[in-house]
Amino acid sequence: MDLTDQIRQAISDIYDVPDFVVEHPADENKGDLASNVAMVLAKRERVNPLEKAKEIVDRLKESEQLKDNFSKIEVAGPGFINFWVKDKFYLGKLKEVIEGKNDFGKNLDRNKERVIIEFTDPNPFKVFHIGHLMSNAIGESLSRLIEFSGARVCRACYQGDVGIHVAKAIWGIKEMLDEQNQKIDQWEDIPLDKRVYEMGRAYARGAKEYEESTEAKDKIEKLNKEIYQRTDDSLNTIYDLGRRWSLEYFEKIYDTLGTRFNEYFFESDTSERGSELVREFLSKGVFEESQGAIIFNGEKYGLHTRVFINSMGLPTYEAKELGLAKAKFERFEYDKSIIVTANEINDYFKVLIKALSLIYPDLAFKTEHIGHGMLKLKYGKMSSRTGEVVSGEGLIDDVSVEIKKKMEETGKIKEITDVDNVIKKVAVGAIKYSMLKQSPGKDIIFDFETSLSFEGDSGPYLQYAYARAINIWEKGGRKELTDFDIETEISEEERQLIKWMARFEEIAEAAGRNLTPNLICSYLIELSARFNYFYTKCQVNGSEKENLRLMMTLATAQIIKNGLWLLGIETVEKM
RNA sequence: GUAUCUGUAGCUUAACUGGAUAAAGCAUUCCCCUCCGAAGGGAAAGAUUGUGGGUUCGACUCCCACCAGGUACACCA
Repeated sequence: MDLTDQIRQAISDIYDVPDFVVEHPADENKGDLASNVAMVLAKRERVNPLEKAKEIVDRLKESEQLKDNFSKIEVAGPGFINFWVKDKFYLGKLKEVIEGKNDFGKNLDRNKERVIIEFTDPNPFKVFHIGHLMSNAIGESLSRLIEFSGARVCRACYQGDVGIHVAKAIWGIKEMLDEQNQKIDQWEDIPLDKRVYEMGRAYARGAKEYEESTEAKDKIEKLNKEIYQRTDDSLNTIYDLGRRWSLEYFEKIYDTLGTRFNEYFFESDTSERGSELVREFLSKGVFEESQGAIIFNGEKYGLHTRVFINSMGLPTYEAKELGLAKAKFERFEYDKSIIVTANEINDYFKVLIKALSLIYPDLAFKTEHIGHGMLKLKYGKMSSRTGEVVSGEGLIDDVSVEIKKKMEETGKIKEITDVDNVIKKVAVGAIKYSMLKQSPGKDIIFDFETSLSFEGDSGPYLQYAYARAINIWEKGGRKELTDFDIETEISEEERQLIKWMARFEEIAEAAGRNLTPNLICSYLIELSARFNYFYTKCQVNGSEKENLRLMMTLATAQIIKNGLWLLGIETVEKM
């Protein structure tokens, strides 16, 4: 039982009060924990809050368990009760960190729950852009937070391999092949990333023509049908090769990003079954026919109306999504299904989940859509490299260049053997951190100059603190001791640090429960700041308290590592 | 137009879901490497939390109105 619960318990043992708060006061001079019970009770009983608080404190001081962990309980301000924690509690926690290693901080909030989480969702034939990077960063972090809470997680990726966008891309590819007088298999000689880049260009071209020329539009729509029916061999070859290349390329990116999907779903698998569902429930009154299309009248439920099967008889994304819900359940029996996308389709998902609830109520009940903020670009120097839409890989490359410069400046680069690997980890860390550090759902104004800072509130700041800690610990002989005396005296600088370490568990639990990786970010920044301050104030190696301080250093590194893992960011020992 | 989200220091964001003197990072100004990693540390300065009401011991947080911006609203995903 953690300290907060101990206090809650002690209070509940004496008073019958349902609604009160035990929290960490913002100002540490006001104690380590505080409660507002007295104010709640005083209001109910119409008595003076300060006197009530005094009465409560007197009774709490008799509690044996509180006596054990708290050194002081006091009344303050308008009637708050403040609690001071004994140092030995914190020193005990230090041992837990060292013993717990990578498991330190795990909780059982979602013990044995089965959660499927869908994210990233790039479309074959199209560019993997920074929006996908964002979805991936958030989805991967949520997956890890949920796993950290004891759940079994299935990472799922859903990709649109059929539909008009594919036809646009293929139309573009055909145009390009004609101009170059080439056949599609000749593209195999081009490196994979360049090949995929060409397909992205082909898509852009098709999309543009689709808008601008009615002739091209007709052709593309005809292509769409042909692709769907697989009647034309040469078309099938282009489609199959292009699809494969895209998917291979995505795998490469997932590898650098640190995601491994357990299940892949494709629109080509879900469209037929989606159509069937819609037609089946059309007769049951869930859907309606209107202007040749089959729609879901969301207005009946205060939402908006959406088309599920268009007037050409083809299923839209909406219909496919219905098929997907069931397909997911068949592959992974879930207690909860989370779908991560950009927030621009929040309303769309409300309609979808409503429709789903009329078809598969149990599945709809388990489904939750999380809309993350959009990445808004503010163009700076670095993005001018290509002068085009910034692709995910392009961003990683651009950041890598800056990281390398920095490493050359500091001279550390000479001591590192696998330089490219380290650069990639730091670059990905910088990008992911900048996407995770703010509350989910809010848009991110992405400025290359400031968003990707390597100082202060940034991924590299955390990685740097880790590298520094490991370095000091290394010099101290890589010891792992847990037999230090927990009754030992500690200084203020030391206390500030270990006190903060003791909060990791509750932060990880809160982040896992609310699905808010940003809590981990701000926690880790504060931890690193405290460690850096400790470092300037307290000599570790060669000091009288060497062993204790080495363990504080090791524990700091361990928590940074565990926290970064939750963010999907890797640590490096040198950078 | 309707729905919905957002508005906090010059900029980008916090604030433990109603708590105590609103907290950081960039940027600006000043210190600190003969000592374990200066991608660091310390200090200064910077705020009428969009505006106006309301609810109560207590409001950035809840309610109402207004202002400004984003997004979505029938065959794209």
